[in-house]
Amino acid sequence: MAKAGPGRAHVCPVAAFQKMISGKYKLRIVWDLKDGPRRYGEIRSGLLRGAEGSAPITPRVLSRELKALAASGLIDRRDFGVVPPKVEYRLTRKGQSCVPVVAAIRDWGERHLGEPARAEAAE
Amino acid sequence: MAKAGPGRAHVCPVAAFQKMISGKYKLRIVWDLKDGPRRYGEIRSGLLRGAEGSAPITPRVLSRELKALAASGLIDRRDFGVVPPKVEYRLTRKGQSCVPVVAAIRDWGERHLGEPARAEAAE
DNA sequence: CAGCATCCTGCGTGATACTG
DNA sequence: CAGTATCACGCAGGATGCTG
Repeated sequence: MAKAGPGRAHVCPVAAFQKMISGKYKLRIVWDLKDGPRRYGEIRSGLLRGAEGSAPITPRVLSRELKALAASGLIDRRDFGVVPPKVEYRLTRKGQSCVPVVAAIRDWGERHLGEPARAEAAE
Repeated sequence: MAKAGPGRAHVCPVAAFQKMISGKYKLRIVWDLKDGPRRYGEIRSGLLRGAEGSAPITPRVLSRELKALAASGLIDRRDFGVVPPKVEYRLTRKGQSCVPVVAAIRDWGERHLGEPARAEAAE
């Protein structure tokens, strides 16, 4: 067997997903792109929502996240090759396919994480 | 979109979820507990699935994950107070409520991450 | 059996500065 | 505008040994 490549017999899909969307922004970026293509700066701006208290994402980190998402096949980079630079990012079919999953996550989060005062017993 | 009341920092639910299940094992633990209570050792053993190549989770890490999950209100710890020690972990109602989300994640992962399918047309 | 104590390392993330 | 280069740091997470 060629073990040079990723000879993953079968990893837990949950773990694989976790790894794929590891990081603070990947899921949010995917969610942000669900409505259509967005430019680098737009994504960056969109990431600021809900993060007024925290520092904005640095170019280095955003760049890294975008590359990782592209490497995962979730998004696609489109460089217009003009000056000033214009680059758009959009979801691939694969990326679009996981939007419902992100939606489910977001939905659950809104329902159970919106209000921290949830000192609920086990049953 | 509905505007929340005053004094509420608008934390992205997606980011909140991400943070809650941060780590390599939390989601898998939740998934593992979906069928009912499990003991510490059972969880540990269950985590070995698909991780034959990697090193097994250390007690320190597992303990931390379980405590974090308990702190998040997803699981509940039940100590039988006997010797030899017997401790069970089970999903809370909150934990059970997010099982479908994990199921969605797992489902998507099986569909799109099971095999390194390439040739992704950005379209 | 179900943990805790200590040490150590890689990586994710942020800050800052620079470029085509 | 859309990145890259460099530095620094906290923390997740693994190794190992011990305990009630």
